[in-house]
Amino acid sequence: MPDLTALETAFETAGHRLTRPRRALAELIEARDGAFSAADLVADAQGRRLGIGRATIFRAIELLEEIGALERIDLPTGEHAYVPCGPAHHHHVVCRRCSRSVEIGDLGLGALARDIARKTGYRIDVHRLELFGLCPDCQLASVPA
Amino acid sequence: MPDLTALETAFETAGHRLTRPRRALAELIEARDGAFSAADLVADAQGRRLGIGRATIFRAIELLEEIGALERIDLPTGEHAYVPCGPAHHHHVVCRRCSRSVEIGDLGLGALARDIARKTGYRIDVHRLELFGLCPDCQLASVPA
DNA sequence: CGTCCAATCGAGACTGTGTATCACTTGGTT
DNA sequence: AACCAAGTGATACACAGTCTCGATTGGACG
Ligand SMILES: [Zn+2]
Ligand SMILES: [Zn+2]
Ligand SMILES: [Zn+2]
Ligand SMILES: [Zn+2]
Repeated sequence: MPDLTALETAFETAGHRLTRPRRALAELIEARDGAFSAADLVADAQGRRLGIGRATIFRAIELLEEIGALERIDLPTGEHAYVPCGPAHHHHVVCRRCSRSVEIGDLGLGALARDIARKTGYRIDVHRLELFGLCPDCQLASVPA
Repeated sequence: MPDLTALETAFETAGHRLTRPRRALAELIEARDGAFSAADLVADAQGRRLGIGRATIFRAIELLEEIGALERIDLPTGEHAYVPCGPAHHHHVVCRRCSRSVEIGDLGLGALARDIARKTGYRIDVHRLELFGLCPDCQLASVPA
């Protein structure tokens, strides 16, 4: 099975079938190169007349999220978006204009979380850091002066 | 106008009318003492037969969020919750069992965001840190041994 | 290769969240 | 007390996401 993309491989190594709809969705996601919403994917699929059902798209997203190949981001608007990513703990910086995102490592956040746990008395299980702004390209595009 | 609660005062000082439904909702929110969903509030209001319309509840939440008296939290499940809070920049630690939340200050996050901006080249406008775990009370309740 | 069946799919109904509309009510000012 | 812009409630609507079920298929096995 040569030429498997990262997401296609993710399906396989997690023990799930590599079906035609999943392959197509993996391609669509990878072609996007950034954060996307479920609606984006549905539109992409319809646009290419791939005959993929809406439910299948939501199921694929859910599965990729469980596998750890996709992570949900909550945009400042309240909408949900998803971004492809590796399994290690990390966070994302997302461009609010083109949706391209960069992963960042822990950068001391683990220590910060422990500090917060100590100060508040809470036992902290999950933390989430999301950053939004303009990527280098979009900065140039929006400040042409 | 004596005995105004924090949220009631927030409506007034932001230049909005202090109506009967808003007063009632302010009370319901303050009685909850923690993060709550819109559905929670709707249920509370219906339970007390206050005759407050669903739309009014969503409008009040939206308004309080604009004012800065309420902040949206995105739970790990993907649901939206809201937590009462002051206007200064801060973040929240939310108990995943009882929903009580504690505000925490910047704690070096501003510096971390600047560091990330420098490393990634992104211009960062918004950052969001949310922490979830068990509050001291719920730790005791769940580890009785 | 052909068989087989659990995993998966597509269609469509359904639930839940949040918004828009619009005629009616009311807080707060004069 | 009178006024009216701000606010409200009922309802219709738009959209996200889930569930069900009969039909399809990946890939294991012989
Ligand atoms: Zn960009
Ligand atoms: Zn982290
Ligand atoms: Zn608790
Ligand atoms: Zn901060």
